[in-house]
Amino acid sequence: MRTERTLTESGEEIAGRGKRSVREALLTQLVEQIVSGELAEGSTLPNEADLTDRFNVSRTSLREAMQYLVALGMTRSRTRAGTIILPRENWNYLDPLVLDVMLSIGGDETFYTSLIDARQLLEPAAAAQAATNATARQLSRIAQAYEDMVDANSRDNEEWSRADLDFHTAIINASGNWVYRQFASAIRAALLASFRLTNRASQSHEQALEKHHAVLDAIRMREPQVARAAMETLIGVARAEITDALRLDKCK
Amino acid sequence: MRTERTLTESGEEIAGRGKRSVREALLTQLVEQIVSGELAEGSTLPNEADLTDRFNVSRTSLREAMQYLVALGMTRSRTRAGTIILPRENWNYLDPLVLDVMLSIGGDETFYTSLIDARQLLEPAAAAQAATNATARQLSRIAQAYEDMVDANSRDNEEWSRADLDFHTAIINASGNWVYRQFASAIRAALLASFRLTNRASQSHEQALEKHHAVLDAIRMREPQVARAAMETLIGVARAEITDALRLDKCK
DNA sequence: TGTCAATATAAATACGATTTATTTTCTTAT
DNA sequence: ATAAGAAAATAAATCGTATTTATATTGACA
Repeated sequence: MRTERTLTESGEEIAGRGKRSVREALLTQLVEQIVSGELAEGSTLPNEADLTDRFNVSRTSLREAMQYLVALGMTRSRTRAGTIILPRENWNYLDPLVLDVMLSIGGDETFYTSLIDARQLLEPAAAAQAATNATARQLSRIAQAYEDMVDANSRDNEEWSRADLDFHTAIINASGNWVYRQFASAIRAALLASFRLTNRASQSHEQALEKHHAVLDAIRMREPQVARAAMETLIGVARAEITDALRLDKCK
Repeated sequence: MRTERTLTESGEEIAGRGKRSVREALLTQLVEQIVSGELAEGSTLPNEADLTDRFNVSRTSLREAMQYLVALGMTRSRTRAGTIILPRENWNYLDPLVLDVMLSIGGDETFYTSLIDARQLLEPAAAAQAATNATARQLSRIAQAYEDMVDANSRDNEEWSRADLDFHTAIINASGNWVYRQFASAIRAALLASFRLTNRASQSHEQALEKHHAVLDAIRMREPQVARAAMETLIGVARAEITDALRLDKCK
């Protein structure tokens, strides 16, 4: 077992032990190459023997990484025919690894607009259901996230972002709807995307706190329609920021 | 490599070659045991050596199945500590295998109501966006599905169901929103659930055709708000049927 | 159309390496 | 002397490699 950094034939680097497991590093590379189109939809991957040579990993590590890809809906394997890349419609885009790769590659405009459209649709509905369904424990989770945002105010962008994400995640969990909950990873992606596109944290902190507080209060008071409207306002600002940032991007 | 049916120590059967691969059969069993709670959230799985004995499979097959479970967000492995089952909030419930298991086990009431709530939220929005965004090819896909429903009318429930699912799937694809598209597997689950709970295909065919046609027309005519309203009506009927079926279920 | 060979994945087995959680021991403070 | 915290050692479990055999499937040929 190697202990130093490994370069494959094609110069692709599999991280050494200090950083990432062989399998994880390989998986990330494969996902990157698929998402970027380097390994094109519909195409057939080289066979296992070639891939083990190319990436300089054992057959087992390769096959385990491939199983993860199958679970992502990205590939399908058949004896004799080989392994093909499936169409994008099949992929589990909500998987955190896939979303991370999309973000690092930088999606096209429809990536971001799809995300904000979905947010505008789902999060108000989740807030309304949270106002109806949230348990006391879930409520205090939301409140804690809000307090963390207050604490982080103007001190720490990273802490602010984490608390912001916690707030939104706690609400979608409190909705009690398992389908909405699947969307949680997309919220994280949206917040990261916003940060990257605008080069700053979403919204001015004071205005943001006000809007977050309105959502929290409506949920606490068990007023679904007020919660819905408050969340629509909150996401509306996020939408405007993304739209502006994308417009600026276009002018470059 | 065995050629006959295999019984594990605990009587669990791994399908023979004629039916399912070792890995797939094992994976299905593991997912079933996790979803059913037999392998409880937060608990630690037996170690690899014990699991290979229990299921009577090789280490390779087990490890490949485990990677799929990791991708489903169901387990996490750590050296020395072992492999733990993660909380339900982590699971990729939208994976077709997971949904199939949920359906075969028969979810509780909130499973179905979450599904119909999400449908009521997402599909009208998708129809509206399809009315704006659909390409000619996507339009003809939707139309073809509708024609297939017409052809299947009163002849073939299985064909009708397939066409119904195609119709809804085609619309969500035509929305052009990659987030909405992730919910396609949930729509399939919803339609299957409806069939199972009501013991018949959703809706009377004539009424259903009328409502589907209204959706198709609105999309064709590029009228988003009409498409939205038509889809709301269609899903509203599906909701009423599920609600009735669940109420009947309660009286048993 | 049927048969067969070739291709590629699927599966099993054996062995060793590495990580990391848990336990034990040691040190320091009261 | 005892308790608490830190450091070191141990052990448990996963991770990774290598090799061989089995099986499924496709394409070529008669």
